[in-house]
Amino acid sequence: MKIITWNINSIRLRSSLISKILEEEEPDILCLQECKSPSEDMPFGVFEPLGYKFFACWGQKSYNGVAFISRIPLENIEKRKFLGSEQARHISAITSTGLTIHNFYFPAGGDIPDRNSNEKFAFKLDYIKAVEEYFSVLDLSKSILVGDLNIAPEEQDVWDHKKLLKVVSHTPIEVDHLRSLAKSGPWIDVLRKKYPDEKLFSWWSYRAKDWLVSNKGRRLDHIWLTEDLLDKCKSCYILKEVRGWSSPSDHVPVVAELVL
DNA sequence: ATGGTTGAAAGTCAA
Repeated sequence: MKIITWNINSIRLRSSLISKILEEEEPDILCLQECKSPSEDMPFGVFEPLGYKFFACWGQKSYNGVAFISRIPLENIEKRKFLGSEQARHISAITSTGLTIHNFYFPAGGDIPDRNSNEKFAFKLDYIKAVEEYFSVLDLSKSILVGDLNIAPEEQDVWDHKKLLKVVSHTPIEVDHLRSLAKSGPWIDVLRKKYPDEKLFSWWSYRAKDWLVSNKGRRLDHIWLTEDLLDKCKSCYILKEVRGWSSPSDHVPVVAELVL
């Protein structure tokens, strides 16, 4: 079973890039974030001729938005509000192969890494704690957590660890919150487990002159597995070349293949 | 220290 997570940064603008990924990678399920569209305007019909007939989404006008595009049936769809927020940041499903997939778009947190002066940063930290509380009362097995978590936790997840210590996405307090959440599964960061020492990025800013040459990336997009799935994961990788496609998202897809 | 780009939307806000 192949799973892909991708912050698409507008599902409508990039539906042709989605089709290309479906054709080239043939995932069983594609998990999207930042769809930036109301649910009823998401162009799911485009993907049916490619063999993808199962969809679920929590859309929102202009902002946020998460979705599943799947060639296998999905059941028990849930869209969970955390902290009472109406922002569309979570959707989960149970696949016909018996896996529970949680698809998240965590808050970005604004520019200033201080919860007292920046309410977006406070919301980001509180959101992660609320997700942790939610998982603490669940019996987690055969579960996968994917998405744009908007945190690059390890030194090797950013282009310059020291330069980014005060930059939102890599501050110690955010990393602490994410590590605490990981313990709640416990969840295993499978890509980092497979490649413990190398620089790994899934996002490159639009603002760089040449993203490939400057390579000032961060690993914001994650695939976490519960321990019972760890030995079933045969590969996990980042599709870096997608950042070089025409009119790309600033994030690239992350892939995991499981043998169930 | 600053500004750089993109998307949704129709002025800015968010990333």
